[in-house]
Amino acid sequence: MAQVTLKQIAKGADTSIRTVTRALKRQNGVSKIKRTEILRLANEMGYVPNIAARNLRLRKSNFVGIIGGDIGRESVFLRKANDLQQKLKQNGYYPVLGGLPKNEDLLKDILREWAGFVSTVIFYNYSISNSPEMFAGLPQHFIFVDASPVAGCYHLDINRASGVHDGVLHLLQTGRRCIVRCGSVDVGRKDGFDQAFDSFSQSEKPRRIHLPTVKCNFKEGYSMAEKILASGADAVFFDTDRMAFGFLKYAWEKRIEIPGQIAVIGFDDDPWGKLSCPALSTVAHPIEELSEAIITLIEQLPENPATLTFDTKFIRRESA
Amino acid sequence: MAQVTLKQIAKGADTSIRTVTRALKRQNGVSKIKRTEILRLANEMGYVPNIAARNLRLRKSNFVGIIGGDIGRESVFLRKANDLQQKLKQNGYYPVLGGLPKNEDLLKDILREWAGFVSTVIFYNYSISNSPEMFAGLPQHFIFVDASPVAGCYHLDINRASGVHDGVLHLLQTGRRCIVRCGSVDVGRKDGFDQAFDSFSQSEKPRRIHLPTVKCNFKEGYSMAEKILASGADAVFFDTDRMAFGFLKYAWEKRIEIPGQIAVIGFDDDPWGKLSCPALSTVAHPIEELSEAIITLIEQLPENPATLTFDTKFIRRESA
DNA sequence: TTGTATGCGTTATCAC
DNA sequence: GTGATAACGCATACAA
Repeated sequence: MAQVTLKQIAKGADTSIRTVTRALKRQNGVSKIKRTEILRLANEMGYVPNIAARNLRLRKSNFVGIIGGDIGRESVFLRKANDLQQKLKQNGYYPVLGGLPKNEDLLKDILREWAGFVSTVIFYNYSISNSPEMFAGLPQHFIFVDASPVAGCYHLDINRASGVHDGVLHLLQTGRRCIVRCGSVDVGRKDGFDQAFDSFSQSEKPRRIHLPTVKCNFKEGYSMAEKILASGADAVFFDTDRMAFGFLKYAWEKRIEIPGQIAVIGFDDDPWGKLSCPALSTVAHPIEELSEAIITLIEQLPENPATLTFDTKFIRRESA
Repeated sequence: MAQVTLKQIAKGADTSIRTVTRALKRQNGVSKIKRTEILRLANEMGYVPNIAARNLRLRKSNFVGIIGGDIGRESVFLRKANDLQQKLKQNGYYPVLGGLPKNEDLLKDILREWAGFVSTVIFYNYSISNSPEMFAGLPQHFIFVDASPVAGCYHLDINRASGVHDGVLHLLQTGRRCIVRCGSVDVGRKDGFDQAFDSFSQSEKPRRIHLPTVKCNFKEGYSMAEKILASGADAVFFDTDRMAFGFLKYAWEKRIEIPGQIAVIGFDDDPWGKLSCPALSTVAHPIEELSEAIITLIEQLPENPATLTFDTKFIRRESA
């Protein structure tokens, strides 16, 4: 990290640091001769400002920390992080990745190691287990996205109910009369599911069945398929796309027609949903809206931390 | 970014900065009384060292820059970046993301903005168009992964031929006699393909057909399907998994048996390949080996920049 | 138009 | 055991 410094340029141009900065920043108050000479020299020597020194002096930084699930594993987080990265870049910020620390001591270590570099930290899907007060002592600002509430911090919440409501209502309106919900006991999705039945007023009451699962992954979707089909359902909503993919695999093997015999809707808008056979109807996270809100917060944090909520959206494809 | 400083602690403990650092770093030469008092105070005031100042002083940093395809879009880059992130973290480094700049001026801007923060920059899949000499003037070290050669820099190359060779040889050894390669004119993959035919010695010469494509994406795989099947091939190798998925979609729609009627092998080891119907045989990048090599390089850069090469590997699943 | 001097927060040398 | 003090590279108030 050996760099050319202002001092060296000043020495080379036989002038002072002050004049060099003036010339480089194109401020006025420098004679034409000195200016051109300094600019030439700076270019020749390959001067690059040391941002660490600048930030130390200015007490600010354009690096933003991200704490969240491992990119690659969890593709929802990944897409959020990716979208945020794009928008950060457009605004002159750069993301620093911290992964998902195993415990809060490790988290604190990371935040300490970021002090002075990173002024704002974004938390994705982070559930604080025991000590939310730990954030009070740290020098950074914190923005929590889809995470458990921490007093005095900024929050961006995701309304899972809205998209599920629209998806399930779609199932009802297209004549499905026995709908399974397959997943864990997530309040948001459950609410959306139930609300759809409420807003669908019909003389004949459609049936709803809840089949609880634990991991909500591909394997579980596959293994639940038999039970789902045995229930006589003509539609199924999965809490995750991955689970839905497992069901699709089973249906493919047993040559079960989708959506003919049974309609399928997932949740997360996993990019593979466009590629699957059939293409998977799903519920999408408000990814872009979240990133935009984060940028706004970074640019200017409001006085009083508040919670903003963003709706999920139903996306219809072939499977429903 | 207002932080508690050593000065403040020193003032509070009625001592000097030097003694405070000694106590905090658990160096000897501090009386028990002062030490406990300082430690207590530092904890109470919530002292966190300013890493910008430390790095400025020490002229080093534990932030590593990553330049490469947008995470999320390109899942191969994504998985490489993810794996690298894990290993960086284990070694006390943090990745800073720069995305893929549209042109070299933007790239230079990014590298300038990182000066003093980021001492090593990893380039993934970066093709330098015109001015490789630009890297000479920058203060960082550069490691190029699967990228076009830049003089005086460290390179990690990917041998695409090895995995393709093994996959195609597998096709030949399992009795396939007419194999299509579908993709762009990539030298590595082509070599592997041809080498497999060379190393397969049989009296009856198997046929090989090359169908060129441009984008190598899902859509193209789908649209090429008809031509591939019309060629009478009993196996097909796609330059990318995404293209293979397009073919799988077509086959699913037309109820073509895979691998019964035609075997399919892709390239990239896209995670979706484990979930697809049928699960896709593919060629995997040497992701972990690359990350490990990068860590080694970061920890200690050798005197003379050299190029290391890593082999791709065939992964057999249901489709072949 | 130009230069001097100070401080950002840390580390580390050197003297007491 | 302790404490001045000088860097690291940059920005800027304040002379000259």
